[in-house]
Amino acid sequence: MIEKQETVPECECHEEHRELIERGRALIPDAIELYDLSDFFKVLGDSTRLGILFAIDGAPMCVCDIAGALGMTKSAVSHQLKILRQNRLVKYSKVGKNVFYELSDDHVRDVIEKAREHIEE
Amino acid sequence: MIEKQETVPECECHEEHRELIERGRALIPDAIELYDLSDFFKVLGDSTRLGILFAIDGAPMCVCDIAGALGMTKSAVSHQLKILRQNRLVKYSKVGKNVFYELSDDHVRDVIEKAREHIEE
DNA sequence: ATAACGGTTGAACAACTGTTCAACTATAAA
DNA sequence: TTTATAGTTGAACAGTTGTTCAACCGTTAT
Repeated sequence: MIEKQETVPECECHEEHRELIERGRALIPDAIELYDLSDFFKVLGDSTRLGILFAIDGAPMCVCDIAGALGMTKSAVSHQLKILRQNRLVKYSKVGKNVFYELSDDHVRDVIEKAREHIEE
Repeated sequence: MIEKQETVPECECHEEHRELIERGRALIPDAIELYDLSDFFKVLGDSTRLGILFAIDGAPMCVCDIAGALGMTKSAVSHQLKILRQNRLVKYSKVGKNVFYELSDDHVRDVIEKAREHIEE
């Protein structure tokens, strides 16, 4: 979406709408920020990844433990951890054979909490 | 995910991890809430839908105007509005031939704003 | 009644996503 | 060195998603 095009495919709405459309367009962030934002929400939009984030909220956990807590395979969890890593929602540290994951940011907790409040309105 | 199974596929991690796993599992919301939450984020995880939400933040807009502001077809916008409607992120009111959409909830604005803060850390 | 416009809808299609499986690396113990 | 465990990875598969296209419904104007 968001192909900047001067020839807007407009309806025959009254001419006064012209101003409304401009106001609406002005409120939309630029494409880059919009994509960053939707990418962030996309990462949170999966129950497995959310489950991981909740699980490691108490204390850092290794992949095997996370898999155990979620009842999933290590492979599936590792794939999702990679996505969480790439989007900087989690950070990790190696200890021997284990890799411990934890939340990388308090903001993430905040967003999830806000959303949770919204859900149970 | 989240098939409650008593026989957890555990690793050979030290026995002390048993407690860690239980703590992690206890922090994970039940399946229903987890799915509701991820569904909510899934809806926000699309740049078109985010664009719509930003556009109508200033004032209610009809489908045609939203399409104009985003540079997309009415059909594409209508399809996304349906999803926003079904998830109660927007509400609408008919005026003549037009259907005006607006944000249904201040919580939504809050969540997006929190996420926006996170993005530009 | 008929035409025109705003809006919705369903089918179709390509693009994307999440889990599984098997193979692989790395660290640690024997 | 050999073996076992923790973790990662890529290919493959099914399931999902977003846009397009064409047809449709409702309201308004002619």
